[in-house]
Amino acid sequence: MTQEQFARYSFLLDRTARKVKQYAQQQFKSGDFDVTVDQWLVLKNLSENGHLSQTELANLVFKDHPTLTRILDLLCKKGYVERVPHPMDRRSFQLHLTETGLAKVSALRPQILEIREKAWENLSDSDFQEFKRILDTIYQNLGGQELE
Amino acid sequence: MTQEQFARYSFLLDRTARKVKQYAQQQFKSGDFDVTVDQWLVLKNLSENGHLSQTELANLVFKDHPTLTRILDLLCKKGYVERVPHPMDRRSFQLHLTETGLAKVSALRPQILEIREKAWENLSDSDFQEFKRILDTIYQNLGGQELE
DNA sequence: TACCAATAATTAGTATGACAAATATATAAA
DNA sequence: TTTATATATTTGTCATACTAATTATTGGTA
Repeated sequence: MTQEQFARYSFLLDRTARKVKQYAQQQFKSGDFDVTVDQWLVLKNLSENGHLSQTELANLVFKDHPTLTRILDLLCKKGYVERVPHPMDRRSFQLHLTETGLAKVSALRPQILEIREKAWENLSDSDFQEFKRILDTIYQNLGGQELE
Repeated sequence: MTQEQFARYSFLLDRTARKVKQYAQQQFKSGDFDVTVDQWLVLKNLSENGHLSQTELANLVFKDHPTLTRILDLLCKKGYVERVPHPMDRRSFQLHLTETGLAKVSALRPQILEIREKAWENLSDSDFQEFKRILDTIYQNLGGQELE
């Protein structure tokens, strides 16, 4: 395999990642989910972890701080999330879902799992293991930190 | 494997694609390449295909038309690309690289191949085949067209 | 010819992503 | 205590993505 052919991994990766996000976003839209794909990622992580600061949440979802600030602005405006002042540290906030936010997560979770399945048709569990291994290797090659 | 674990493919994919682009962009910047990663993709495809229209180019690089319009605006402003009116169809342009653009592609191509190699450390040719197979399957599952 | 649908490109609006810089607050060091 | 440094978050800027709408032009057809 030539170096040229091989270097297409970056193109294929980018193209597929965009397609996956685009597909999900279209389904979100046609189902009137009222959140974007990235907003959902934030909501989901908040529902699974209580009282995170923005920095902690940013590390969980691998988004940088400015991006997360803006996503949270939107989620607060929609009434799904609240920024509660941290009792000991006036620089930071504790994030938590509102009642509406909790209800939204419960309502959307099963529907979104279903949407996510579509991409994996014709692929197996062992394909997933391979896929994860390769993606994680690339991520670490480029200086990313391991997950847990 | 639970449905939940499996659905993380979208998270891993997005995270890795962003890391790959970010890494390349940092190298581009430290090397004073004067183009972004996406602008490079456009220049590269123009150098390999003469006299494309914007629609044809958009299909090659899998970007939508508004995005491509803006990338071309920047590349024209930088003097690497020119929009030449199509002789038979006044709606469209034929795109071509300027002398400067051609020189830029020649200068950058080998350096960029080198940058791209970093991600693939510890991975093999057969990993690449697996990776490509899985990415292409996902892409087609979500309604994307096959390549050639 | 006149009309109508399709096509090429652009514009507008919103969201995300990367990076740099600014602000406020906390903590450690002199 | 004063100063310096570090941390949490926000703001600003530019580039990319997606959608919808707009403009100009083409081609087919009544």
